[in-house]
Amino acid sequence: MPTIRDVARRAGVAPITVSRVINNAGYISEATRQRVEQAIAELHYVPNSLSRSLRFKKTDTIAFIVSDITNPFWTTVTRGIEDASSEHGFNVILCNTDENPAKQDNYVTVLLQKQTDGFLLVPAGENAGVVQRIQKQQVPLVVIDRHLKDVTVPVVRSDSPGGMYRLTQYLLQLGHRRIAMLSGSMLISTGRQRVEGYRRAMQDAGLPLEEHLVLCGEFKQESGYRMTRQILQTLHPAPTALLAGNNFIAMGILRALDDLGLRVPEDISVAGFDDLPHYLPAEPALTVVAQQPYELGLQAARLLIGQITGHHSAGQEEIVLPVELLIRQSCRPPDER
Amino acid sequence: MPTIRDVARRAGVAPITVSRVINNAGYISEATRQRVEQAIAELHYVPNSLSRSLRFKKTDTIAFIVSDITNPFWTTVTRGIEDASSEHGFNVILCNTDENPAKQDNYVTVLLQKQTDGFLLVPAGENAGVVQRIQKQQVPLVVIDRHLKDVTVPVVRSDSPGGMYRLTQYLLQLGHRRIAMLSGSMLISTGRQRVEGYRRAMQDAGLPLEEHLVLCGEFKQESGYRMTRQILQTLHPAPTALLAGNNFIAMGILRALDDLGLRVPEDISVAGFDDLPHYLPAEPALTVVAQQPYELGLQAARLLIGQITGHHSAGQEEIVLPVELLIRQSCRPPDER
DNA sequence: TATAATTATGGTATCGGTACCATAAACAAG
DNA sequence: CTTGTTTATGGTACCGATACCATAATTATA
Repeated sequence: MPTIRDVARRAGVAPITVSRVINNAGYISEATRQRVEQAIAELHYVPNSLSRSLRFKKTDTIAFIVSDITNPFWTTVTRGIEDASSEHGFNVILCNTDENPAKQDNYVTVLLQKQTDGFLLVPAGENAGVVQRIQKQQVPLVVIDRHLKDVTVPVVRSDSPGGMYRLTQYLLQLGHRRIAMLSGSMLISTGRQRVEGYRRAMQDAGLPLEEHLVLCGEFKQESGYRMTRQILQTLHPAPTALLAGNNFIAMGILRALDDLGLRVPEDISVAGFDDLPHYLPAEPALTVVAQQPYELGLQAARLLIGQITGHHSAGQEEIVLPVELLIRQSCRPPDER
Repeated sequence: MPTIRDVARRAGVAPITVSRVINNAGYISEATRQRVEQAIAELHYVPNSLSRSLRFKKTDTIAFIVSDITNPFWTTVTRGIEDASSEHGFNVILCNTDENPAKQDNYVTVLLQKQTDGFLLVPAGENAGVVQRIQKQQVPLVVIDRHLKDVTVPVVRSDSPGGMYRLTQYLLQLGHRRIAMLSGSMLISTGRQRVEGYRRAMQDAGLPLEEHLVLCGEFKQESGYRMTRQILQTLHPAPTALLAGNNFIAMGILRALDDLGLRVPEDISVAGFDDLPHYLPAEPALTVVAQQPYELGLQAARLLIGQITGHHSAGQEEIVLPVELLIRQSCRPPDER
């Protein structure tokens, strides 16, 4: 691979002159510029950004460490991040942890060594160690979607408790009383917050808290499937409405109900947190609290870039994006029997 | 951020000594080792891998540029790649192009500048320019899943034509004659090859090629949905079996048939190429040709790493992985009427 | 005891690009 | 014609880690 010195030799100039041509900086005569450009083309010269980064102490790269890239929610977040980043000349490195803290730790180690300028993190597990490790290196960091205990770090997230509160409230207004909540891990803050929103709505409606109405598994389709079968088999009287902790759980619920021969919304109502993948429309159309994944990514990346470029300081700000209640066809008042 | 010199100063040794401690190289007295390790811990020192890479002319990093990370097929391929890579001490950078050649070009530019040691590429579009650009820099490259015209490059892929041939043959053996094929873009080699396998099987069975039995859209769920409705509305007599060009198309087919009130396999048979996401079991269980995504990633990465470390040369080898016909419940002989 | 081998540590140069400072030619203003 | 300014180009040093070579100090061997 040719270096800037090879180009310089071929064009009969000094390396610094080639540098000026590449970066359009300083004074260059037209004749020299052309000779240099020709040499670059002939040698297929590609500048080595490692040396630039070493010199400038910045890589113009940010890392997005995410828990489950298969979920289209996160793909959309990624798009927001990429758009905000390229606006400011940053590249994004995508890292998928599969909710595995060991993988996450490993990525952080490597990325710190590679002098990544900043981190966007969807923490796997509830261990705040990674966050502290990044902060110890004074590398800017923004946490997305989830909240971690015992650390002070900027967070950009959706209004999980508020959204689930409104969704529950909507079911209550329809006349439901036995509303079951099937959520993901309580080790993940969004899981806790969504259950919390549900509980608060139930309490505010003067209903007693029935712990067996709440099931916590994983944020996966299979888990939603299992929890649905479980709760319908064990709970009598059966709930008249099911709340899903995220989109994948909602898919599992729908499939389980289909298998059990229950119709939605005739026999039972279903509502979810976060829209289904657009390429997977449900039958019937699902009433959900929709998040704004693109906006989430955009704002998180902008916040991070603000810190990197030194415009904002790294406060402990928390940006909470509103969610939207989309009433579709999966809920109706329960039969009075 | 402290450098190796800061550590050296604190430990009262030369930078090279610290380097030896970090890399467990050369001779170090126990006392010195401990003083250095303490200094490292106190300063939270993290070695700068940019400078190492600059020195060694290698980054121990390979890039995986993929067309659609939302498809669990590719997530599994990624897992194979990561496992093979970490076996050999390489890190993987994941890049999602969304089938957009401009995004792909941009990634390649940046990654070449970052001195990426090798590329695993699922080409977006049929333009071979990217491949040539990588090869011009003499950076090792392996293409995954797809085939590109006009370039000599190692490829690791599934047996698309063979798989679709066997799947078609199976339907023919069940007695089907009007078999429609709903595939993705003909600009993608896998799309072409799968259609080719289907055609060959039909011809070998002595059936005339009916062009309107083949529809080409995109490898997306919506596209499968649209094509299904279209072909059932326009074709008379209707086909008795539908073949899906990939897993997402199969999902679209199933949804469309459900909407149209057609039962599988009672009213119509369906078979697909590539399994559905495990978290999305279909009703009824789909007969498919299953690929080996993990194996695909593993082999591609090993081939690439062989090139990087100089063990293999960059031949034009093509590794074709066999596929497996999984007969489940979505196909049965057509009604005789 | 002398010599060789082993152990332990450091100085200097290098990877590739560019900031900083220096130099010199071309041109403008007084 | 001198002085000042703009334009054009280059030399040297540096970012951080480490290979290479050198130098001691210690231990083993003759």
